[in-house]
Amino acid sequence: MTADDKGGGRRAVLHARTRDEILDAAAELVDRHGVDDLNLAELATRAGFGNPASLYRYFAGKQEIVSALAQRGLERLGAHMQRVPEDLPPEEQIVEICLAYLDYAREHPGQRRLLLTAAGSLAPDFRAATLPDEFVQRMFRLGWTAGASGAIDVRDEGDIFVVLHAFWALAHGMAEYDALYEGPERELLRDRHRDVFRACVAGFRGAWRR
Amino acid sequence: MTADDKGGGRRAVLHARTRDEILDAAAELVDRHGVDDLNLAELATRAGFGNPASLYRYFAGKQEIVSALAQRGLERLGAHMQRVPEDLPPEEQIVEICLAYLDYAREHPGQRRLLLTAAGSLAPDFRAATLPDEFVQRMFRLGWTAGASGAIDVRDEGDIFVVLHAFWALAHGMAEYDALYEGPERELLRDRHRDVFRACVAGFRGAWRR
DNA sequence: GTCTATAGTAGGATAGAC
DNA sequence: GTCTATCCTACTATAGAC
Repeated sequence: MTADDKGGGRRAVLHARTRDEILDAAAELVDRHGVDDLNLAELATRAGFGNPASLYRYFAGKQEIVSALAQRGLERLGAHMQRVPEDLPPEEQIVEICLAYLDYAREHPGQRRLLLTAAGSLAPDFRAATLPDEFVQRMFRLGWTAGASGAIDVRDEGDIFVVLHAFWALAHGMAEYDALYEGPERELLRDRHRDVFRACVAGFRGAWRR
Repeated sequence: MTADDKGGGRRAVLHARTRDEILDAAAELVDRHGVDDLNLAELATRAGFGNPASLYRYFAGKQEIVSALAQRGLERLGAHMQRVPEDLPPEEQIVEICLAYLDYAREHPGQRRLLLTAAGSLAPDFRAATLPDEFVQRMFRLGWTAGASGAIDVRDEGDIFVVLHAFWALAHGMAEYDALYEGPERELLRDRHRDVFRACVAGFRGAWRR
């Protein structure tokens, strides 16, 4: 067993826990100032270290911290979406899943860009490949079932992905926009967002293609 | 007449032209590397100066350059939207106006965030106030006319703004997403985006609110 | 009004003592 | 495994000669 053992030794467990705490601190900072202003000195302080040097025992550098954060963000967003009840009508589930993204984005404002371009941080070659798993699977189940169209009017598999990507883009656009508002004004927005997503879902139910 | 005369003297004209050339160069750089990586040394070179110091004769600093750029970007986007023919059916005009934003964003990838948060650079207090004038006016004319609903089903003035903001957010989300693709893949996307916007417009025609 | 030179600042990363 | 100290790089901005 070596010091960087990942196999489950007590040392490795502690190491992993510290890594997690660092990421917790990083998430807070990113949520407040955005990922571009993430600063290792501040991060070290917030994570309980006296200086930035210690971070390098846990991560190779800033880039690796950001990647890990993106990864974790995607997972947590997925968990958030899983909490949408499965017994709602399919159309409403789609709406609520999109709203779940908005809610997550509100809690973690600095992560919006990170989530959208997470593929970029995780593997620069797969820029477009980052739809969260949970989003894809749930939407798939909901929107269409084995050829028969479900909550959305699709023609073939190509259509499915158009709609999937469209909703992800729409949700992101709404989230980005939502972030420009603050305070009570913003609370009013949530119901309106629901209306907007309902309209979009409705729009995809008729014959929406040429 | 002083040296910083804005009244139209020959000297002032030259000054204004140089300012414009600097902004042209800045736009190119921002389009390529994004606004965060805009760098005054590179800008000075590209604008034909031997060093960054000269820029300070024309702008107070980097922040002022970015603000001017955002301002100009909004104007040009407006001009872009004006080119959408007025004799299309209202629904299609809305769709094409949104696509005009996507096209503009493709030509000027670095300006997306600048446009969305332009108010932020122009006047930090008005974060949410930046719908481009042309977008608002055109959409207003199109979507509804003096109480009678037009291409969109609205109930009152509140609804109008919901829809207005929604389309702006949707367009931005699509643009941001669009930017993740490159090459031939991206060319396919444009027609799909049209379909998506058509679906959204259609969605806002029925009873889309509770 | 453009230049050279440089001040000032910030932040990522590393060496080496303990 | 955490610390002090420091290097290095990049960049905005200013001073002052020409």
